[in-house]
Amino acid sequence: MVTRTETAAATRRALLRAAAELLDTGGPDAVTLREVGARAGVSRGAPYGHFRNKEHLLTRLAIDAWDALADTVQELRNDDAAPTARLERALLALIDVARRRPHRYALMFSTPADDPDSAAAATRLEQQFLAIVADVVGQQDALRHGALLMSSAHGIAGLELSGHLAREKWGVDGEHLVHMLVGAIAPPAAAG
Amino acid sequence: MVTRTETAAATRRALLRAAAELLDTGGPDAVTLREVGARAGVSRGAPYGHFRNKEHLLTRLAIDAWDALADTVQELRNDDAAPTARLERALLALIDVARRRPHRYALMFSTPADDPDSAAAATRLEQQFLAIVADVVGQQDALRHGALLMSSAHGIAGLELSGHLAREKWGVDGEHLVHMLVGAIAPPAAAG
DNA sequence: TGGTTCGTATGACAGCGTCAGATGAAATGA
DNA sequence: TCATTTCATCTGACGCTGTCATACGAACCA
Repeated sequence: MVTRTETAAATRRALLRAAAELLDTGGPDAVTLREVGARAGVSRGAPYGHFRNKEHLLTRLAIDAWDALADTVQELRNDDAAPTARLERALLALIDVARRRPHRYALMFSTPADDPDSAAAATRLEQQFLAIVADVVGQQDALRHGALLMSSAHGIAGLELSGHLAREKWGVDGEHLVHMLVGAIAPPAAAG
Repeated sequence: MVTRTETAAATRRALLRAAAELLDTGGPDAVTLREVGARAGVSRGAPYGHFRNKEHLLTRLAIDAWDALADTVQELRNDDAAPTARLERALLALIDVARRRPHRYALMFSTPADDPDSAAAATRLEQQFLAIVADVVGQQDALRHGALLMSSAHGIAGLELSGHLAREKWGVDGEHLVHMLVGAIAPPAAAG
């Protein structure tokens, strides 16, 4: 038997899946509620039964992306590689999202950070990340170094995304930069 | 006497100025060709006589922003402060744009980098910046360290912009991070 | 002075987000 | 079992948007 709430939940999932697919393949302009509804098998007005408006639907998408990345980084903590290598992998995980799902990555950081659920998801990722940072620079300096490392990785991702970090121009790529960064910070904890 | 080309050039300038104003004060959604035209004293169709479409108008806006930032960094080269201090100021100049004109900053890095004029303006900034970097790490390492420094500054700007770098959360702000970054890279040119 | 150029104005169109009202089936209570 | 309520969904409608075809009129040129 299929209850009403079950089909409604399925519709909601279908809407989010369709929106994610449209965003990934066609960019933000391709995400129209009409097309999202069509791909989910419902009409253009149906999304309003599940999300206050289009922005809230996109915010939900961003939250899912934050959660997925937090899961990825959490799995890294079980990795028994050297702390610096693990840190590099965590930073590259962020950059990897930008490379594989550029539009979704952009959405993550363009969605309002004051949304409680969104902030919670971001905080979970930050905690996972900070634990990995602490294994390299110590608990004392984890926060400030974590802030710097996350900023830098985000910047690398952003410049790669916008095409301003072309390898043939700078002679380096994201992996290079992450390695330089961790190398510059890791052993002789830099002066602040 | 006012020639036809003169009034046309004035209209073009007015259109760009109106668009910049709308972008800065109301964000990208506030920039509609109808309102841009109205503020420039022309109709909604007039912009199409000066720009192929809305995207090209915005690209022009981005180019102007790149140029202005390049000018700012160029002036820094006449500064006779210590090389590391000058480098920090150059990085903070980028972050300052993000703080004072967040929407215009976002536009700079969302505009297609394959536009020739846009790429040229970005390259000019990069050259100015690289000269300042070279004074700190030497000509040899300027390119790779320049890439890392620019990425990091861009990331700091981006995270501040999206609210993910709140001071009360991380205990540091942009100035802190820039100082840490330059300190970590400057004297003992980090291993690559 | 006559014809040409071209910046601008206007009407029209499709597509968009959004809402009000209608519809009909599931859920509920007697 | 039947009447009532609930609620996910559909449909029509609205104003707004970017864009184009067309028309106008003043500056330009011969």
